[in-house]
Amino acid sequence: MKSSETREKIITALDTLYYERGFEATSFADVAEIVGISRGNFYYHFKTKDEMLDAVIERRILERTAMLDGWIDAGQSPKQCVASFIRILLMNNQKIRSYGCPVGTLFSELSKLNHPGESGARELYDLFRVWLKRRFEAMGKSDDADALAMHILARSQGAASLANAYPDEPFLEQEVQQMLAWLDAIADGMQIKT
Amino acid sequence: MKSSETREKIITALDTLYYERGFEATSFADVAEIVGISRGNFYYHFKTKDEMLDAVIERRILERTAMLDGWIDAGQSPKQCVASFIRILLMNNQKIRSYGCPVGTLFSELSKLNHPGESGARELYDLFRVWLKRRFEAMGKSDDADALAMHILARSQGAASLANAYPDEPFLEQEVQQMLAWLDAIADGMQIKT
DNA sequence: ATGCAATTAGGACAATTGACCTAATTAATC
DNA sequence: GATTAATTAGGTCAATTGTCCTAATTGCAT
Repeated sequence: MKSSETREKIITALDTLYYERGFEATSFADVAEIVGISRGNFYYHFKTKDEMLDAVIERRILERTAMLDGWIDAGQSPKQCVASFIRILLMNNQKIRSYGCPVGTLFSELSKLNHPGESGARELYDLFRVWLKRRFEAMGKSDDADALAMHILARSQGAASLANAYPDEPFLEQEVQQMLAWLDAIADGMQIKT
Repeated sequence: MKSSETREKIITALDTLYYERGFEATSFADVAEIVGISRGNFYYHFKTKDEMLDAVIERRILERTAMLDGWIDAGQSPKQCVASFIRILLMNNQKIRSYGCPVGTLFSELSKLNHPGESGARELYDLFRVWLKRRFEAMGKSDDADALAMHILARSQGAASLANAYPDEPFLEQEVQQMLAWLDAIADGMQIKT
């Protein structure tokens, strides 16, 4: 089997386990069993565990970038783009209820561990932040584009956190509707401070 | 030294370390050094590590209950009470920037670990949720008191998460101001959907 | 088929973990 | 002051962790 194939399979398994169980709680034995390779084989593809984390973060960044820019390329308006971002919460409904937000929970864990990968996890935040900022700028909200981006990012984070804590309630759907209503108000140029 | 004193000192150290480093990452060796006792001594006061977690959660519940009800006893109006809740983010400004929300980050970690203490962590959420709900009811918002409580809880969570990710920015203060403005609008009976 | 490099398997390593045990020390009671 | 109970210290244990090392296997070019 080609080296890159195994490597990709490892990253895929790590990506899932880091999300579902957390970074620290994911051991080589777990991944080895899932991928179907021996533990010693890891160190042919990665030097250390930290290097694996970097690889996972790098892939997440690429995937998210493709998703976000895909919406632009599909011809969505800036407002439609932001709406699509908000609706990520519904797209990943089940997973978010089970494991929270992949970005927020990873950052939180690495932050507490004082792990060097924290900066990589922040890049994931930045990816969404900057992309949202550009959309708001395109909506004519240049002055507070970054503030609006941070605001909707925070709202999404909070909604994901509570959906995780109360997975059996229709809270997430309601919160998404409120965010979409907020977006409408913003787009119409109304002076609603929320 | 009395048994209860040592026990309380252990819980205090655990409380801090669980918050700053996380539950799993906190080892007996760490706490022993901080408290100034031997590792073996733990098991005179607690049977297992899980029992220590329960003790920490129990104390946190008592402390938060005292804080919340203290505002009521101090004669704050329901609206003032909710405002005080929102301002917790500013009271604990530095710690939140460094370690995020103590409730949210603990729940997230225990949830990923499939740890039995997850239910205890959810009780902490419930504590705030129910208390907020009662305040909104007292404000005459009986119909959607719980929804309002969940909403402001989520906003706070999200604000804390992003303040943790971007600790050097004035984002938290801005978000608090927006939440207080939202509270004003709610209290005035306006129809602002946010 | 043969030789060589790429890839994998599996064991060994030291370090750390939560847990347990027993002896020593302290505090309290008579 | 002697006896007993409460509290603490420190060592030991098995299990797990990330890491490393070497031999075996695979795939590919000649």
